[in-house]
Amino acid sequence: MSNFSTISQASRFTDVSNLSDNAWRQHGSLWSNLRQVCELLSIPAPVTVDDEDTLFQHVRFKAGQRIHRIGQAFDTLYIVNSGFLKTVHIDEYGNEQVLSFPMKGDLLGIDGIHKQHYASEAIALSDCDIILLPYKAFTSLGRTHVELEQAMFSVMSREIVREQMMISMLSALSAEAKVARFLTNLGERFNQMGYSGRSFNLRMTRQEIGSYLGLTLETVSRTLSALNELGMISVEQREINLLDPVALKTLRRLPPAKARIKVAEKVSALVNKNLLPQWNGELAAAMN
Amino acid sequence: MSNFSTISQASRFTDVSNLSDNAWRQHGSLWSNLRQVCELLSIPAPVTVDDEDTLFQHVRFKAGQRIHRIGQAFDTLYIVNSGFLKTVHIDEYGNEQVLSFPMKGDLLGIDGIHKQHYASEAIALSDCDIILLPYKAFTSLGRTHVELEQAMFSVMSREIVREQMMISMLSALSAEAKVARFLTNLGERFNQMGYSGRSFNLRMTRQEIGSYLGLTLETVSRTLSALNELGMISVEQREINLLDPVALKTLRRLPPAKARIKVAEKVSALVNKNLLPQWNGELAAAMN
DNA sequence: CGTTTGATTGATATCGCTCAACTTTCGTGG
DNA sequence: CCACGAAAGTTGAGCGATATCAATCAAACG
Repeated sequence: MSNFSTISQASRFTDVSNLSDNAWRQHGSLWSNLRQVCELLSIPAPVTVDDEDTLFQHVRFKAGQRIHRIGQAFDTLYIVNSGFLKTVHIDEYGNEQVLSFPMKGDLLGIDGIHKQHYASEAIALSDCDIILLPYKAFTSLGRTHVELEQAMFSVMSREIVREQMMISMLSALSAEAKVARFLTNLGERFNQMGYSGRSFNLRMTRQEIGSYLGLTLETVSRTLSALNELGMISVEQREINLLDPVALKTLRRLPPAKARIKVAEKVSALVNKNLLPQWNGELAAAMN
Repeated sequence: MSNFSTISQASRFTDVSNLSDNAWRQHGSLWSNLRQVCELLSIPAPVTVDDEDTLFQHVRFKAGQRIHRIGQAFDTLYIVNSGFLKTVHIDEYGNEQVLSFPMKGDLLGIDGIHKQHYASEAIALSDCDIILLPYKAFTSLGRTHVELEQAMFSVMSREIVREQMMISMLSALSAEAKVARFLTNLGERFNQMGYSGRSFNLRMTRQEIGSYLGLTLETVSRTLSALNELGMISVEQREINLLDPVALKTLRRLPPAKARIKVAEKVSALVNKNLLPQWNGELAAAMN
């Protein structure tokens, strides 16, 4: 912060005066250098770069604010430094389709490169701290730092792979499997961020989860209740505990409702006997 | 072809001796220059480039052959010059999930950049002519030709947008709408390639369409029959005619089976009276 | 507080899957 | 060229997973 006033104005990318109205609301005066940006994206930082050479501005968004809108002219990429968001697509009838739940380290706005207009909308689910990467400036940096360009390709490729996995999941899995995977994926991401991957709380509504997974909110709610009954997780509102991550990860589909009752009884029997710290996989095996 | 022998070996990317066994089978001796490659991808060609400076080799694949495999070390991108393919993902239980149906002008292998191993598998559905773009050489070209690097980002962004649309479609649409959109999308792509977008034949099985759309092959077959009954398309095996593209594009869901019979009767009445060259949209309106 | 938004749960409808029989097409070798 | 088998496609019957509609409950919030 002390070095803030020592930086020449010309060296800072993104003049705040270019920002859309929403972005104005609340912006701290934080700046990050290229090294910090690379670390956030978990890509190798160019060794050749002077830390104070190029700085990227942070902007704060409050829950509910939009980072960018569909159709808005594209000129900057965004990195999430803290907070939680959703990206959505609005179809021709105005229905909202959730595409992703970005969080720390994720890159936003890539879909705007192609047509030079954002193809999706990013909305803060909590207060967020976002780093602005003016696209032009960033790619010209890539030309002087080869590793950076490679990293950019790599990040975009990763996004493509992620979406491929999403497509597979949507078209092949049952509702239970979708919800179970959603939870374990979230857990893994929290882990990577240094938080607990077993115990966390959801930042999104059942409605948003359902949209993301191609299910109705009722089905999401029922499925969470069922996984709770089975002892694989515990849920209370948005508070989640993954009790049997192994079973969750390998779950394909729940046994039919009648059989499920038996399993649930077996579970509660175990609970009553105070056996049940971590009986991982037992259920998973019981239900192919 | 005549200029083939005049090109110094050093200027040609991709020594054939590096290719996997499958790629060996049948390769013509065609080469394309950068200008041709850019045209195929419909991106602006760098003005600064010498046409004979850099050449990219073509390789021919027979129907059924694999262009690349999952897990195989990544080192080259592929452009489809002619022919039809599918890309698939194999899940942990060996089930095949179709991800896309690449054709002329499409870029393959992008998903390999991230982990330096292909994340999907590309298989020829017909005899294909594929251009090899050795990744390293191609990106280093991008460094000397700025427009090329931009174009690469643009193509990857386009792919991300395409997958986003796919996700929306998979999680929001009914079976009928999926199939209807699949057909109109195919038609539009054939149009762009200069073929008829109304009359074409499918290069893939019902099974593959179903996998792509998250449906069973039976549902695909039944839906095609239903659209045929309604006069929106005509189908016979893999021969498709789009009779009412407008209705197809806006179709959300078919009316319930009983109501459908009435509509079908109405249609056949029209047919019998020999009214029905192009009654576009009438049905679309009849079924919200 | 009262109001609003989100979550849970139940009853019922229905879309798409599964299983199965049959037909058609196509490739291959006698 | 035909015969055969394999693969692809069609169609039907029945069922089950998920959506829809609706009522209630809990939490958030001014």
